[in-house]
This record gives sequence, structure tokens and C-alpha cells, in this order.
Amino acid sequence: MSRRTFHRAPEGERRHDLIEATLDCIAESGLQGATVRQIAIKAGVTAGLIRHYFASKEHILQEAYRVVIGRLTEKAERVTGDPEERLRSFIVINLTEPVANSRSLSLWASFISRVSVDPQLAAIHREGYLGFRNALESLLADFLESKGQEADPARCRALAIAINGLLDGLWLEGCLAGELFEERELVSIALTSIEALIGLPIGAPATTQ
Amino acid sequence: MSRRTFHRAPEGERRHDLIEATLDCIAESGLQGATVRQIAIKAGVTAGLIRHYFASKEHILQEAYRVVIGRLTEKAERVTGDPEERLRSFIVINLTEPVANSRSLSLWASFISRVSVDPQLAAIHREGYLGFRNALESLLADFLESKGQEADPARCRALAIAINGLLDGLWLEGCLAGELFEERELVSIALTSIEALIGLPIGAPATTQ
DNA sequence: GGCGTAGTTGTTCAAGCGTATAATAACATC
DNA sequence: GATGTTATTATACGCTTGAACAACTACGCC
Repeated sequence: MSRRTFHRAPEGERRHDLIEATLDCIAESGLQGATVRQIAIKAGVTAGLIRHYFASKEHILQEAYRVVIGRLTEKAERVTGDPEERLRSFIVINLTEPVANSRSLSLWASFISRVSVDPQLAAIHREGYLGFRNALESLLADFLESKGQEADPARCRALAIAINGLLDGLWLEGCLAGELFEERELVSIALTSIEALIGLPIGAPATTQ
Repeated sequence: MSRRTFHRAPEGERRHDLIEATLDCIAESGLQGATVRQIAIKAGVTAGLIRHYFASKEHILQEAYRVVIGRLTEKAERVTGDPEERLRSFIVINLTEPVANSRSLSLWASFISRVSVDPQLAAIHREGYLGFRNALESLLADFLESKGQEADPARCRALAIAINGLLDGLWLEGCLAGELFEERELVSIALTSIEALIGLPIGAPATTQ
């Protein structure tokens, strides 16, 4: 009986592949589907190798969650342009591919369901959430200031919480049942709604569109 | 070795107990924690009994999901009073106990993570979501009409989607990290925001409060 | 008051789980 | 090209899982 030949990959690449395989497993069949054997099969290696890179199954799941959160927030946190443009981009990015799709939601929900149980995951979540909301709050402050309004901290906080909630909710619904909405309907609703919340135009398309 | 004596419960009661035990298991340790043995222990019976009431583990999970969705929506769908009062109650109910708490979120997220995988769960979800949004849309139409505004269907739809999103998002954040917010801060933000979206007062407390 | 039905228990089974470890193959260095 | 290191495989172990089933017991019915 002969051993199979194998490829000896650079450490970073192999870790990345294993995490990617983990996410595939979770997206396809939930956290329960992410067994070390399934992950190994998906990554094209044997199960034992996973323990060579990750101290335990918990560890690979935690790293995988970091990757998920990173992908949900990195694009939005790197918007460019003038304040109005940045705010608008932030909104659009969060409600369109690749941030908004059903795979992202499945992954996100899988981990969220364990946040209240696993303190490690809770810490990772908290970090990601506050980073996201602070980015939004600072975008808002810049935008209000650019429009000549004083950026009252209390109002910025309330606005950031409300807009963050609105974006989260619309993202959720779009991912869960995108076919219930017209093309770009959610983006359009988000822009119009946020204009109403702030009381200033941010370049939303006309409502007739 | 003697058998333990056992209580012969009415069918409805026992099914209810088993589902409740299932929800406890899921809330405490996720879907993976809801094994037939754990459920049985939690319900104070033996594992085999579960198969007497439910054809398979999948079946008890589906029924449990129906219960979760029911609890998240039943209270809000039964508000009473004049249109403004009903709308305000709808908002408050969805952002306060017992609808908004971390256990509800854990349960909800656990199931949501499987919606895209399991068609049965997807159907149950769709039903619950549309029922909820339609209830909101009809509340809005009544409210607008009571204020002498024509209830334009397109606007009602867009408003319902936006408000539903806002409520979902705020509910989510409150459940996930309630300690990041002041007492009733989320309710207050929701009411103020929705007033801005609709363009009419609905009895939100003054912003200074 | 005995009997039949069905709710409930205890036990078993094969499959799959996470983890541990020895053997092996690929690569770096000299 | 021999050698040492380590990434990778293969296999094993102890445990839990969902499911199945036979034995047992509470209760309704006649």
C-alpha cells in the first residue's frame, strides 16, 4: 500500500487554504458540517495536518471568524473621496456584492449564534462591531462638518447607531431573501432613508427611479 | 437494577416540554449542543422518547424554529389601540423584553445560519418574515391614513422595508451587546428615527430625555 | 378487575467525532 | 549526494452521535 504523494506548501498559504476550506464547510452545512475531516477533504489534505497548524478545532474556528468579520468591514472602512462621496460609498458597499450575499450571511449567522456562548468569539465580534460603528460615526462627523453643521457628539452617536442598525437590517434582509426585492431597491431605500435621518441630501437617486 | 418510575404526560404537554428543552440546549451551546441525549436530559426523559414524538432530529428542530419565530412576531402582530398607538407599540415591543434578549438572538441566529442550507427551514422563515413585514405595512397604511395622508402603496412598501430593516438591525445590536447602550436608548433612537422616516410624530420622547 | 394500547425506559449498534502519534516524504543546507 | 528538519500521511484510540428496538409500565376501557 503506497502513500499518496503530497505538496509541501508555504505555511501562510496552507493556513489560508485551511481557513478557506473551513468557511466553505460552514457555508455549505453550518458549524456542524465543519468537522476536521470535512475541512481536510475540502482542502485536499488529511485530517491530521489541521492539528499541525491549529492547536485545536476551536482555534481554526476563531481564525475563520476573524476572516469573516474582516471581509464584512474592510471594504467599507477604506472608502475614499470627499465626505459626501465617502458616506455614500460606505452605504452602497455594505448593501452590494461581495459584502451582501447569502454566503456571507450564513457564515456570519453561524458565528453569531455562538457569540453568547464563547467568550473568545464575543471578543472578536465586539472588536469588529465597534470598529465598524466608529468608522461610520467618523464619516458622519466629517460629512456634517463639510455641510456646515456642527457635529454634535450626542447626535453623531445616535445617528451612527440608527444608520448602523438600518444598514445591518437591510443587509440581513437582502442576504436572506434578495429575490423579494427589485434590483438595487435596497440601496435606493437605504440612501433615501438615511437622507431623511440626517436631514441632508447625499446623492440618492430620485425616488421615481 | 430497577427502572425509574415515570410520569405519563399528555401528548401536547410532552411535545411542548421537548421543544422547550431543545431551545434550551440550542441557546446554551448552539445547534451542535442540541443532541437527542442532551435534549432528553434537559427534559428529564430518556433519549428514545424523542423518537416517539418526532420522526427524526430534523423534525424537532423544525418545530422548534416555528416556536422561535412565533415568539418573535406574535406579540407585535397583536397590538391594540388607535393607529398611532399601535405603531408605537409595535416598535417598542420589538426592542424590549422578552422579544429583545440575548437568548432570542442566539436561537434566531442558530436557525438563520441553516436557512440557506435547509429548504424546510427556509420556507418557515419566509412565512414568518413576510407575515411580520405585512403586519408592519398595514400598520403604516392605517397610521398614514389616520393622519390624512394618502397611503401610496409604493411609499408604504418602501417605508415598511426601511422600518423593518431598522428594527431588525437595532434589535440585533441590542441583543448582541445591550450593555453598549443606555437604558431604553435603542427604543428612543428607533422612535426618533422612524418619525424622521415617516415625517410625522408618533409620540417619541423628547431627544433630551 | 383484567386487558390492550401506547408512552417510556434501557440498551445496543454503526458511524463519525476530535485528538494523538508513529512513519514517511519533501525540502534546505552543507 | 548525504543529512537533518519538518510538513504531511496513515492509523489508532476513546468517546459521542443519531437511530433502532425490545422490554416494561401507566392508564383508559369494558
